[in-house]
Amino acid sequence: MQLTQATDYSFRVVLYLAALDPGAIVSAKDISTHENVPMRFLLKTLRSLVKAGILRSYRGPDGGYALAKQPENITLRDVIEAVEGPLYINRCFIDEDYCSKHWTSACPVHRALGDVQRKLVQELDKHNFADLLAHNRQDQGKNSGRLLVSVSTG
Amino acid sequence: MQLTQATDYSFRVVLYLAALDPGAIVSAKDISTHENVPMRFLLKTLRSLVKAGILRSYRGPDGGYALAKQPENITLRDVIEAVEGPLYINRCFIDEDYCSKHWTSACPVHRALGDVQRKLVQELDKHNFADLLAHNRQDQGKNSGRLLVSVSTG
DNA sequence: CCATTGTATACCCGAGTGGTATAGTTTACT
DNA sequence: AGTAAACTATACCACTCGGGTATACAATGG
Repeated sequence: MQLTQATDYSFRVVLYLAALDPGAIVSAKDISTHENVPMRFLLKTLRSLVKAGILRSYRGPDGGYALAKQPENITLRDVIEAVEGPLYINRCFIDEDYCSKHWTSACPVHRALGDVQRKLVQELDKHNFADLLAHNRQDQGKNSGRLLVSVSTG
Repeated sequence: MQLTQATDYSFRVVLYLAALDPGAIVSAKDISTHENVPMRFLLKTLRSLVKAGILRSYRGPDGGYALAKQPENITLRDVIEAVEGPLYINRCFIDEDYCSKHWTSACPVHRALGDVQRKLVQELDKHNFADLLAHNRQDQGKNSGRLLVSVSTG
């Protein structure tokens, strides 16, 4: 019941890109040093984000990555599902055959968990990266005014 | 971001016990065959539930397990945390040092995830096993009247 | 004292997470 | 064209953890 490290990295990466000028292209190396993510691992993770349509990649010299959407159109859920696949809190939602009894519809636990999952997804959908940035900027004003472009999730 | 199989088993076990007469003692073997859970694995899992105060165990002949609380005082969250430990959707909630940047409080992702987690826990707390049983009984009335004591989560 | 239960500890296997290596392919620039 | 700077694809490795098993032990009732 925990997000993977790759997902956590991805949050940082998207937030980092969202804080830059719209459409800005940044190399993987740049992101790696800036966000403290191992280069090779980052590359692998970035591909998931590209495949999911969250980032665009540009090859060749001066290539790199940029957001493929507006920050307000990228939610926490989008990033999670891009990296980890569709969100299911219990196996019986993925594979009906998983349960040895096959009483999916009649099972009260299944129903309750479905309820919980729906709420969870709703909640994750509420948070987009424009909002996250806005919160960040608020803090800067309140605290120091120092540029907190490089943001961690910890 | 998924519950373990042990947790899923535990849901079934608690629901099974909750459906019996209050205080009824059932042997692990009985539970194992009834709920289709490998004996040895079940025993290990049951210990977690005992340690968490959800079940009581009785040794010796005619020993076994019984609920240690009323079903309405056992929630989905209780069972999850009994088996998997405290519920944290991201590592930075467990270990502040996990994040390479140590900006926990200033991090907007951390804040947003904290928000989500709070809602998730709230939601899990809403579902107790008395309610789950009630739903189950409703279905029986509607469908067949057949006794659905042995319930799966799938 | 013995059979029937649960308890404790330790081990095993496979899958998945986290990370690395290597050999490409695309593109801009000269 | 050629070359260097980027991303891409594939495969590999170490380690952890989930799922499950084995063995020896402790408590309890008859």
